[in-house]
Amino acid sequence: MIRTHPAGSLRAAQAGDTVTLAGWVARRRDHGGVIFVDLRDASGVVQVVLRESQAHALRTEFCIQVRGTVGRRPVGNENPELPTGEIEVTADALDVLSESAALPFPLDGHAGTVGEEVRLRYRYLDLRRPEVADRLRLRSAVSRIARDVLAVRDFLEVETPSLTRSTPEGARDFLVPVRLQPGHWYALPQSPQLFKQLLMVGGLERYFQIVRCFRDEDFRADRQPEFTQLDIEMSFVDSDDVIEVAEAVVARIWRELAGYEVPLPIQRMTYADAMARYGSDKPDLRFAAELVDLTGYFAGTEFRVFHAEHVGAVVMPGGAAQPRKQLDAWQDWARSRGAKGLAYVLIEAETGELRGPVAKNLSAEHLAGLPAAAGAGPGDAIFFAAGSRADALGLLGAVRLEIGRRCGLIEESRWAFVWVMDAPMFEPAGTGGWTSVHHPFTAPTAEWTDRFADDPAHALAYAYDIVLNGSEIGGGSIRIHRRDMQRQVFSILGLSPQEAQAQFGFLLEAFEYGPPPHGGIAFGWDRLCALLAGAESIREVIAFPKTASGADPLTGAPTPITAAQRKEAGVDALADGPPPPDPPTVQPPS
RNA sequence: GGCCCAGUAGCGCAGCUGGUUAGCGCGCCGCCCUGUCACGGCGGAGGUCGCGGGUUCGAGUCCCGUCUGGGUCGCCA
Repeated sequence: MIRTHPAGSLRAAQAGDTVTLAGWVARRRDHGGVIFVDLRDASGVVQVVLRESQAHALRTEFCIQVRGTVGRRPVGNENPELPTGEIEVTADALDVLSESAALPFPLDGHAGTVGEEVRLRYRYLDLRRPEVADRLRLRSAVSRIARDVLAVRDFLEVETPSLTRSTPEGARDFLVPVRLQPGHWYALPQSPQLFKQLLMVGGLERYFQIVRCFRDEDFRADRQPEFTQLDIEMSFVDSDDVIEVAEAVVARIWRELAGYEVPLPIQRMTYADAMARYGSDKPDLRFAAELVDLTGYFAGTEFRVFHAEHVGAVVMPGGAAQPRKQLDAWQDWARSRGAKGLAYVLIEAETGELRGPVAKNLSAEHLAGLPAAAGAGPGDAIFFAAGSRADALGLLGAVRLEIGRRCGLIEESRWAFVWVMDAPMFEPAGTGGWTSVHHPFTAPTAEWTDRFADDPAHALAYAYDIVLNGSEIGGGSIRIHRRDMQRQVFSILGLSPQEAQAQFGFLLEAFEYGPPPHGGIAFGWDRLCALLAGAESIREVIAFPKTASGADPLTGAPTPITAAQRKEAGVDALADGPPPPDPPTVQPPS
């Protein structure tokens, strides 16, 4: 037996016991005659007392085995910081199981922060740090709880293929050459969307999977090219049924792992409301500030900038005190987001007088009523955006978030969940046609079932996104299960019947055989875990994440392939037979 | 693809309007120390200032390019 006890489990009750421990030298304090070693294993740390003769060759992160006796520490030498702080293990025997080279970076948190690149390069060392390993433990617990909740509800965990054909989420696919059919390629799934719908046609009724998905798009703090979803699909349900299951999963996770009771049912908000009030389809409700619609208020103004489809505003409390330099910085900030600028009016704190370049362009009437119309008071700044409704609301939404951050309005300790319901089915594609807001399999709401094709600009989808603290952690919809309706949607998206058949023929064919009404949801598992862990980036809850260039600093992937591999994979081969037609694709969102 | 930030010893950082020997802390190596827990003391080693070019009498510092990492917009559920 290599060890008898986990090091972190020892307590005063075991005083007098002989134990054998194994782990790593977390720290070594050499006093000459006596040497203290903090022995760390996955369970925690315990102090081991060694004599000089036993330990002179020990260095940090040596992997060691210690046989010794648990004893209470001498009075006054207890360490209340440690769970094992009342006791220590006096060593009788020490074995070095393996030595460690000098570390490339410090593993204890007292030496300042360590750059992420070097952490990822030596991720196996980084993982020895308890706070890093704890995040993976948290993630494991999250998955365990989800499986529990779904198992109790008779969900079936089913694995779907990783080597498949392109699915139409709109992102770029990762492609895999097929040796047995030179010139043909698999795509890695962007999501198991079509397979889970086929499972519903297959009568499984309740499916889930914790599944890796792949999208060849640029990185963000919350985006990796491979990421994990909790994917759920159900038959004979409406949105309330799916939402109830999703809430049960979320509530259990937050209850057990965050000690937080999610108020159920989770608040719901329409997409239209979210956009109008928060300028976002994923509003951060940890602070109250809302956008104001001043389009009507400024109707007829002579100020040309405000002759726009939408004029809106958001108030920055105390913003009138900002120096000119800072107000200019807002302009730069807005321009860096692609806006022309950011109009503002300052309300003098003492006099209530309205100042700023824009104020000069407004009539006395418009100025007089402005504070009331915008909900602003003395000392505040009012920021305006004017333009197309989508652009103006988008900019104001970003301003709102920035105000929340700069003014410290965001209650960091809060968990603000909200469902955003009834997103539009379509939005204009850059090319003049339509593209799916969600995906092409999303059903219209009941009131749009019969007329969505007549008015794609306003048709609403039977869709729901779950948002936490301004991050979308999941999204789903009731799916189309009627062949004619699915064809109609493809047609609106600009797919000819032939193209639809070529790409989604297998789905349309499946829909000929009594498909059940169905719907589902997918959670962004990395995001959810990162939020729960309080991590800045999803990389912190992924064991071996990639950097922004798609590289893995540890393995060095991706690497070039040899000419032989190239030949064998058939990368350069053309497909046999007539050249394949350009595969029709759903236009990506503009 | 655009924009922003960073790159100086193994790690974290400082280095002023350009100035001659590039510093600090931790770590590392050696010696000392029997009650520490971020132990302590003494001594020591360790640098292509990301890379390439330019300006200059002189570049870690200024300019151009480039690479890497991070953030963000585009893109992406």
